[in-house]
Parts: sequence; structure tokens; C-alpha cells
Amino acid sequence: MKKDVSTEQKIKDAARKVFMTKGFSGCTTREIAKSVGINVALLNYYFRSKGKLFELILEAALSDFVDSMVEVFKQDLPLESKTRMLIDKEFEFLRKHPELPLFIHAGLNQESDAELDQSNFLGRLHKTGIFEECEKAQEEGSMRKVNMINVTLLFMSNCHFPIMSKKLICGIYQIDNQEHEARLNEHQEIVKEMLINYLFPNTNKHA
Amino acid sequence: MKKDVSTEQKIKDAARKVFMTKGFSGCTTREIAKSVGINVALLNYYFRSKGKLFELILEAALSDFVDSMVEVFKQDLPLESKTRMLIDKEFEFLRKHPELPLFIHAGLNQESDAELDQSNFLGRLHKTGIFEECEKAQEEGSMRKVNMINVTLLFMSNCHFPIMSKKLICGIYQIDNQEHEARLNEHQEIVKEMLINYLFPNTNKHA
DNA sequence: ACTTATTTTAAACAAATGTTTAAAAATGAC
DNA sequence: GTCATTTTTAAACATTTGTTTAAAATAAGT
Repeated sequence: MKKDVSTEQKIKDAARKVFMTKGFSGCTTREIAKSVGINVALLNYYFRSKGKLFELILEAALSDFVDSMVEVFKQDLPLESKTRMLIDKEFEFLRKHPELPLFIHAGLNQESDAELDQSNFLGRLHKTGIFEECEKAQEEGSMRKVNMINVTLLFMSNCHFPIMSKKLICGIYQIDNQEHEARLNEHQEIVKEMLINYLFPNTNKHA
Repeated sequence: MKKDVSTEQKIKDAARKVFMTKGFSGCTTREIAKSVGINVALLNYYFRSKGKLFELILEAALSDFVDSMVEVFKQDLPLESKTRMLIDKEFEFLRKHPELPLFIHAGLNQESDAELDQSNFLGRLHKTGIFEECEKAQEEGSMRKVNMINVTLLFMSNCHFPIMSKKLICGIYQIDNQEHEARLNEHQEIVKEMLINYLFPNTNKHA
């Protein structure tokens, strides 16, 4: 019964890779099975259907995202340092999984129901105490008074979009991967400074 | 031969709507045909194939985007006013076509070749003189010295992402459409202030 | 070793899909 | 009205696709 890696896990890994790059309806069960080296029927033996398998992968992807955020929020650091760290971690994480943001957004649109809070993402974030921490800082006046949803939007916009827009940017500006990487590295610093200046306006700027 | 609207155009309109919401492989030619009220064969009579039709729609969508940018850039206004106007126009445009950003990014990933600069987007932008205008402002010191690709990224990130992430945000924060709209309206102002402060740091803030 | 349960496969199924063919309907020219 | 051209349709074609069935191979229990 024991293998190096269980068949079930091998299928999940392959499915993740294929779904990520091609989307749910952009690939076939046979394509996934082939990339694992197994029969199509085995897919439905372990998971009941293509759709069920996809839901699993999507949920896991979302979870990965929240995990990387939680990890930073839990750190015992001043808010401003956490902000820098969050941005750095996000860029680092997304450089390793550049297809993830697009996959998640496209995936959520595919599933009309989108039972997104089964995994209780909001609860996991709350447990880190980050919301109270921001609230306190906002009352103290060290942090700008902005709704936390808007704060989230600011972070995600400026971290996720630069990664997911690679093809568009390279296409419009006619640049290659190397140049794009350079722009991305610079952007990471730009975003850090811009967001910190905006959210913590009273801090001395190092300029 | 003359109709109120030509069949060809009706197909394009329907295809645009369907492709936008479901993606290339997320819909069928029959689905498009049905929504026009015509036979499947007529699709391939006017356009040669599903793929060719899709390319047309995608190209047009990209063109719409650039058009709305060009329109603002051509205005005879100080850079800072143009910035405000660009952000307002982008939000306005995207509220009307919220599926567009995701459609474009997913579409570009689907087409491996992505002959994106057939429409010469860069050239159209150049012709507005916006690049020279920014370069001059940067030398004068009124605008922060940031590569124009990064400037583009800043604008797109902060305008496009908030729109395309609606389902994700509503799912995580468990908010309804109305609350999301309120966040979006506020975000529009946030983005304007943040970007202007960052790009034109020497201007007096109205605070 | 024999039996039972689990894992894997080959083959088949029915439905869906992109595309084509050939004929009918509509339109325009004269 | 007749003929030729354009537009539209119904039907068919060959694949593809998600899923199932039934049997074979493997592992586990005793």
C-alpha cells in the first residue's frame, strides 16, 4: 500500500500544475491522467469527478495564499516592518507561483456558487490580531484611517497584479523576460515605499 | 442585404459577451450561436473558426483599453490633472466592463503565441506625447523619476485589480454587492491620492 | 495458500464539440 | 420573372470529453 508518494498525492500535484496553467475547462481529465502516468478512470476512483478535483485544488491554492499572509501577521514586529515584510514575502511567494493569482480569479469566476468561506479565511486572519493592531494604530494616529478592506485591496493590487500582468506588459512594451524581471524588482521597492508613505504618513522618510 | 444590425456584428456582440464571462474554452460555438439566434454553421461562415473569432474579440478588447487611455493622454491639462482624470476614467470604464481585465489576462495566457503588438499599442500611446511629457516633468523635478513601465504598472494595478477581484474580496470579507460598491468608490479616491502623492511629491497636499 | 479488499486498467458509453457539406431561402441584377 | 449570388439552415462527421463498467492486477488478512 505504501509508495514513495501516494497515487492520490501524485494526481493532486499533476492536477494542480495543469489546472494552474490551463484553467478548468482548458484541460482534460485525460491530460491530467497522462501527466501522472495513470489511467483516466483512476482519477474518478480517487476524486469523484473533474469538478470535485478542481474544487480541491482551488481551495488549496486559496489556503496557500492566506497562509503566507498569516505567517507575516503573526510576527512580533512594528506595523511598518510587518508591511515591508508582507510585501517582500508576497513578491517572493508570487515569483515562485506566478500563475496563482490568475488561476484563483478565473477559478472563482468559473464556479458560480463559490463557497469561498468554507475554509474560514477571514477567521484565520482575525486570529492573528492584525485587525485590532491596525485599529489601534489608526486611533493613535500612526496609521491612516482606511477601511481594512481597502487596505487589503491596496496590498493585493500592488503585489498580485504586477505578477499576473507579465504577458500584457511584455506584449505592450515589447520587452523580454529579463527586462521584465528588472522592472519587477524595482516595482517591489516602489510599492513598499508608496504604501508605507501612504499608510504611515507621519513616519520620517529616508529621502 | 441591409439589416438594422448586420449578422456579422450581432455575432461579434454575442461572442464578446459570452467569451468575456466564460472564457475561450469555457463556452461552445453553439452557445454563442444560440444567443444570437442563428445556426452554428453561420459562425464559421463569417469567421473561419472559434479560435479566429476569439482572437478578433480579444484584440478589440485590448484596443478598447488603449483607446480609453489615449483619450485622456491627449487632453491638454497639467500632468497631475491628467493623472486624476485617468484614474477616474479607468474606474468609470471598468465599472461598465468589469469582466474585461480578467478576460484579457486569461485570454493572453490561452494564446501561447500572443501576437500582441499587431495593433501597435505602444505606438498609439507614444503618439499622444505622454512619454515626453513625463520625461520633461521628471527632469524638472515635478514628477518622481520612475520608469514608465513601472508607472504603467502602478496605474493598472490600482485600477484594474480592485475591479477584477470582486468575487475574491466579497468571498473573503463576506460582504454583498452594495458594500463592495461602497469600498470601490472609496478606493477610487484612495488610489488617486496615493498615486498623486507618490508620483508628484512636491505638490501641496490638500490635508 | 486462500480469501478478501484495494488499486489499476482497458474498453465502452453517451453526450458534447468544432467543423463541414449540401441544400434551401433570401436577395440583387437584369 | 429568371438567373446568379449571398445568406442561412439542417444534418452529418469525426473527435473529444467526462464518466462508468467490468475485469485484471496487486496488496492485506488470516
